[in-house]
Amino acid sequence: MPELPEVETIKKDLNKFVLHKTLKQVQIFLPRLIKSNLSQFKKTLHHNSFKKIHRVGKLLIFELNNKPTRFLLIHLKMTGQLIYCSQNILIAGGHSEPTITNETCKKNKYSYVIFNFTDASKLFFNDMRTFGTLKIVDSLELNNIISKYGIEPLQKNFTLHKLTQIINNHRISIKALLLNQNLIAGIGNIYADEILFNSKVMPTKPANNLKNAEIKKIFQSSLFIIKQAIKARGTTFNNYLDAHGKKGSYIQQLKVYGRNGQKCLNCNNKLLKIKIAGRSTVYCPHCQQ
DNA sequence: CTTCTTGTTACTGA
DNA sequence: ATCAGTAACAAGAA
Repeated sequence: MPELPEVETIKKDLNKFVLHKTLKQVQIFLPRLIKSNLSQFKKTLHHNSFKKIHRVGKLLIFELNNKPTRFLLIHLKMTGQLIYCSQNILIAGGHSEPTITNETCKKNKYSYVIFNFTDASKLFFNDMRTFGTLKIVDSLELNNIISKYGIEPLQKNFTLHKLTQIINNHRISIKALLLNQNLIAGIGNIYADEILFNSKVMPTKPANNLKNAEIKKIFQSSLFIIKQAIKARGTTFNNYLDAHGKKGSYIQQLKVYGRNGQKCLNCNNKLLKIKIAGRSTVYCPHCQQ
């Protein structure tokens, strides 16, 4: 479940590896994942390269090196992975060392798109559940898409004032609000639960009933949890892998997500699970009021 | 076999 | 028109 910290980790890594590498061939094994015209998609990428990779919410934006500028948009949805594999390295002097084989660094049954670069390195798009999407857009369409996203934790527009406005203007539960990408971009089910536990706020509480002190705590917790998660290179609960094919370690710091029925790490009471906005929600009935 | 998992969207009903 | 809640999508785990 790649959320903001996971997508941010992938973005930062790929910006180190794949910029300005010429694409030799893009192999597509499941065309329905491509949400723009398939031949246009291939044609635009052929001999092209990535100038810079950006992120908005959970969406990855690969700025391409062509005129007029176009963008490859990749959404990982639930089980999408982007794994970069450099070519085998031949050691100077004529003898080649055995290459360290990374299990994740080869095509598997879920490798539905493979970006092959001219230097023999590859970028794999793997997706077990095939919910992920790839498309190419121009800057007009990109702006259209970006404009629908809400404010972003870690960006300048994420202020206590702005968050208070949003929270006061909605009657939905605070959990549903945190999950709504049109209001706040990048938070998914894992971090919504973790942020609300850290804030000591009951997830079912209607947003517009929250007191200023609670809103302030949610503001601070959002920044704290997301920064910590990025430091840990994300949470690998099931499928998430970073661009090296490695797991994120934030699972060790999870306080509530996935801990239904276990003891609250703060008060030893049993954590409960309910459903909000169709999503499982784990919380501590004692700590979160 | 059933139930559960989640990001996003389309749909439903108030 | 607005808003909120939910089914659906896919495919695997338990």
